[in-house]
Amino acid sequence: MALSEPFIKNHDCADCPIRHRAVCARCETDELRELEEMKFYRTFEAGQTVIWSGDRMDFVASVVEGIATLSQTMEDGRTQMVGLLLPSDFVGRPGREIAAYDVIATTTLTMCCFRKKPFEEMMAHTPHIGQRLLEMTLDELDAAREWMLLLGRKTAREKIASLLAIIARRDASLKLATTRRKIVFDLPLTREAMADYLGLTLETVSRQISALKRDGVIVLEGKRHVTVPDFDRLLGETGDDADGGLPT
Amino acid sequence: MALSEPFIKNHDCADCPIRHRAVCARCETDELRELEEMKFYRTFEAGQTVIWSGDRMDFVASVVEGIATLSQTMEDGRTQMVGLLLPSDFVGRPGREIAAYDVIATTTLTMCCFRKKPFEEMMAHTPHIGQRLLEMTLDELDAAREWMLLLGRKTAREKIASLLAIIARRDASLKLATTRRKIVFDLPLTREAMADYLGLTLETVSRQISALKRDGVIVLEGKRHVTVPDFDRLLGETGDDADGGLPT
DNA sequence: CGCACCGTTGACGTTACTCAACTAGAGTGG
DNA sequence: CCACTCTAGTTGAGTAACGTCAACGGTGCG
Repeated sequence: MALSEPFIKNHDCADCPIRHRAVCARCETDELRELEEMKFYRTFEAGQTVIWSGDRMDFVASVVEGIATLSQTMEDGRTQMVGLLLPSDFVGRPGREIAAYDVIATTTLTMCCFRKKPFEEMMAHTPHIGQRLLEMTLDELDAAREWMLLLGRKTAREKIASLLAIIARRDASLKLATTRRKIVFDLPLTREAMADYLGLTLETVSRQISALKRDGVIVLEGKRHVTVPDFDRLLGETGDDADGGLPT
Repeated sequence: MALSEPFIKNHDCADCPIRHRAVCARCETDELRELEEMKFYRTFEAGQTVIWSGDRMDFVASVVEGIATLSQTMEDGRTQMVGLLLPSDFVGRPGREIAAYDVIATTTLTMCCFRKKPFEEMMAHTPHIGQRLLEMTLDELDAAREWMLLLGRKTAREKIASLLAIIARRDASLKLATTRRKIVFDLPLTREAMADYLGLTLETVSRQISALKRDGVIVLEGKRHVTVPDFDRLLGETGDDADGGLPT
């Protein structure tokens, strides 16, 4: 395993890109100062494993930059992604010693880490953290349930369209964008990672992407660069109702 | 919709069967008294809809007795169960006005309800409730992720075996049981509900149950009464590793 | 009795998986 | 510069698993 940068300068919390969305979002200045003292940054290269399921995990963390995946693997190698970790998402469960999932960096990844013990102690006397974590966990639960509908009931084509819509939406919100006109983004996942996300094989993913391309729902340049000429058309392919099926 | 009993006597919290597992588990005597004053019981008959997705929801609740399901339906009628609500489980999301899922009583159902506004106000000054709710939500998230693996990667046979194992385990823990010897329980779900749980059709469910019966993994009396002569054998059919695949 | 509901089973169709060959780029080294 | 290799991705042919459609059995109920 490549040695990850040992010298990483911490952001100042005030400048932190995820300051108002992460687990610390509700913290006051003094609480932030307390967190600031205990935090430490870690970075991982694309493809590196952050944690193996079953490993002892002595920290919790927020994703600051980059993308990671949360996944489960069966004995015979079948794997299912169960979470996609984007900036501001939280990793680790207070009160749990042992990681339940594999966490793998998909891109270069920077995490803002806290040793578990001190973090838990701070949680005990800082309601803002627990409140925010509850809110975030409820959101994740909603996302997981949306995902369950996808896994259990959607066709391969609908699955791909849904994934593209999710990525497109996220990218759009990130670039505070022009949701109305055509959307352009790069797929952050390999075909295999998409397959693990969607409960498909990579061949099926490839075929369905080709089909969507052939049908003009998307335009591809290279393997990863996607243009969606008509977002509503894409939404129509997801199987969800008009608004995109997000829990209301 | 049949009129549900208008006169339901509330349990005394002290005698409540879910006292130490529900959202109120950590509450002190005085906090409990406050809850006691605002709570009200509602019952529903088997098959009755508790809430429709999209409805305004002005209460939150704990399941006291009985079973309910949480599910999503697509426009064309495909439906996926996304939660199975057992005694002590919590229904409703603080801070959300509109229900995101259909909640349907599977058996006769008793719920301990709180109007949302007062409950939220109480949460604000009672950390014990938020703490417990966070814990419960994290557990649900783990269960949802286990379920995602099932939906995305397991075969029909493994799905059925997994569901039977889950029900068996729950029943065993409820009857503080004899997990070692043979296990007997009644399926609380119709074949159709199982299909919605597992992302299958009811015919496939029926066929796989027949196959497990034929292979001696289970013994059926009538349609619903199940005996598992060898629980380890059943676990072997789930595709999980020996311990049953629960997050550790 | 007739009906509704739940469940089973069979025949057949479709979707997505498996196995395999092949292409396109990116990097490496002579 | 040209092989050579590696990885990611595409595509095709054949197949297995599950879905669809349909018939039928048992049970409970008005």
